[in-house]
Amino acid sequence: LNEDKEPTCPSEPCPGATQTFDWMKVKRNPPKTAKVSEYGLLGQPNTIRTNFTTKQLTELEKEFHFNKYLTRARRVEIAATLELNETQVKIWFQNRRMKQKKREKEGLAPAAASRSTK
Amino acid sequence: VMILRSRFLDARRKRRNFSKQATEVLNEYFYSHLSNPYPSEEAKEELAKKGGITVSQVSNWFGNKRIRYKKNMGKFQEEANIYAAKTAVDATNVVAQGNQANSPSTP
DNA sequence: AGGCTATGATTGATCGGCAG
DNA sequence: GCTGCCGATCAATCATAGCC
Repeated sequence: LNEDKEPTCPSEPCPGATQTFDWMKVKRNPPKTAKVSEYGLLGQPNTIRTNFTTKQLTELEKEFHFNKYLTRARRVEIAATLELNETQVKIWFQNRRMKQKKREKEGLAPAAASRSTK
Repeated sequence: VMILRSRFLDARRKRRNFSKQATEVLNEYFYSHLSNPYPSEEAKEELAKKGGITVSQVSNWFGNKRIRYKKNMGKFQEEANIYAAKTAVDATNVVAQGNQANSPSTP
């Protein structure tokens, strides 16, 4: 998966105090958005976070309120309309659902405890 | 075109730094579990209660802390020493079961 | 006053695990 | 075997708070 050095720090801003644990070495693979082949060589290795436009977000949001989940057909349709990958649309919906859940949770917890309405 | 800047319309980000108490509690946990600073959901709830913040804020704090810590470990050495002395629960061994406290909730 | 760093929140995308 | 979803996390970025 990766090739790091052993628990020893040869030449690195190695702080002599604390050691380097596994979680500090974790590295995520760069985003594989889009195919490099379609970009006529070179070009940006779009290995960066895609910035959705307001238009795209608006559409996605509208669709989300209509359906929390997407069907394959719907996904293809939306992806084409918004010029996004099916994966991006899929991921957006997943993240959106999680966000929704988080908000619901936060929206109920604070109102549950404490005093009686008086 | 540059309308991408719509993000700033979100009146959301009205950030306010956490209280000294909250920061204290979070840092204590972080540095006493430096080998594996990933609090369980229960631990997060406990920290949230102690610090007077929400569980999400605890999650955000740890997420930011971990990333920023490993990004520039040297910058946190001083802080690490301070809290290291405070709590000596650190375990060079993983499998941190570390459980203390208890929750009033149904066991 | 102006600039720079610290810090909380947001979010597109990844990782591991599970279900179909 | 492969695909989608969930839950947690990552990593980059935004915008503000706070110190000099």
